[in-house]
Amino acid sequence: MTLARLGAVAPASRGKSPLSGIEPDIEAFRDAALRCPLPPAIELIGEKWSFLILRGAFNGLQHFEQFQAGLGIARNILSDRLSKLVAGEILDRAPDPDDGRKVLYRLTDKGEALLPVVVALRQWGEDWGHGCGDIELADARDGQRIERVRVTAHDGRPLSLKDLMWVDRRTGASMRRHEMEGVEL
Amino acid sequence: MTLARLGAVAPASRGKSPLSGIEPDIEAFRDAALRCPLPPAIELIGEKWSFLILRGAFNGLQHFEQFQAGLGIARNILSDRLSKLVAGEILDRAPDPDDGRKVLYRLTDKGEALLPVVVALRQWGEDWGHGCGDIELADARDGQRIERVRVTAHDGRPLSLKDLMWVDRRTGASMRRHEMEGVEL
DNA sequence: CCTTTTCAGTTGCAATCCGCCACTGGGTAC
DNA sequence: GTACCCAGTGGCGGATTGCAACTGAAAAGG
Repeated sequence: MTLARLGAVAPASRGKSPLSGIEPDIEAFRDAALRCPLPPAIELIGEKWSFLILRGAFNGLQHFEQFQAGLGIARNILSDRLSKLVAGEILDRAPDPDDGRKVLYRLTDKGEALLPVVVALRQWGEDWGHGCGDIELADARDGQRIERVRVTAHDGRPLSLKDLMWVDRRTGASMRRHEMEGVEL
Repeated sequence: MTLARLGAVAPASRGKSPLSGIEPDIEAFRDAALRCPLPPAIELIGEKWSFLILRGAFNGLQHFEQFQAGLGIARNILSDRLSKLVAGEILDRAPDPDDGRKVLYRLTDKGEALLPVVVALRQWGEDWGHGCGDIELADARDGQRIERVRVTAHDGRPLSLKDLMWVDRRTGASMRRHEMEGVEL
């Protein structure tokens, strides 16, 4: 299935239940919510194998056979996921200039831009007892461990969930989390 | 299927093809790689609906019917995913004290710790043209837009993929990305 | 050359998973 | 005490996955 459905479903729930009797501002938020950037992103990399392929690419895997052997993924699935990642412009597909049989799959700029997501998830996994924690990412310049990936305010202050609100850039309207029930961004 | 297979597959590929003739240090990295924190994390939140449920929870959804109507997910799938998220200690399940029919699903600390992942992915989606960009996250204190989620060095310098390396905390051994081919972390 | 091997897929088939809809069973409202 | 709401469960058909065997083109070896 595709997440385009979300666009179809949400308006249906609009007039309903705990969400009616809602102020006009909230309607604007809801409209914007229908174009939330997350669902398309999840459509691309939210699938298990897509994300693992991505991780492989970040670790230097480039060829079909490398992904296949490294991840233990079925060849047809791998083929399908690579096509989707290429179509989504996360990977770039090109014949290997040194060997006409091989194909190079490399991260595009858009793909590399997912680095914070991958690193954040890795740190989370380490923090909460998944995996080993023996091997860590470090700054290539000085070999020091990298900083934690965090959500911060404009002045660098770390922010947690309760410190966040939504603002509409055009109208300036704002909204706190507890008012967001049923609105998806 | 389960990603436990990864643990089974990788050793099989150990003696094989472009990966043999490898130095002893690399073996240590490979061993550690088998306990990579990412696969278990992906097992929990890597599935499409799991991640969307998580986003819903971050936006304040709490009840079964809210998730169902808000996301347009099938009831049995929702039921299954909520159970898994609860089992993974990302959500907490408790009867609603105000209404015995309702059940409250709330983020645990472990669940809230995924905030950087969710925000990073959201920012990525905005950057690359998915979604609207009209509505943004802001600091509840001053209403200013939040900073970008980034990977940084210990001194706060932003790091990109090419600036990163791996270090083994016990041995101190290090390794660059291009040496990591076939090793998954 | 001609054979063998490597690489990147594709195809067919069985098993699993997903989505939809109807239903249950306990709790609340009237 | 009857109607309604909430959180699930069960069955079924269609889509997706995983596995294995196969193809076709390009290198490597002799």
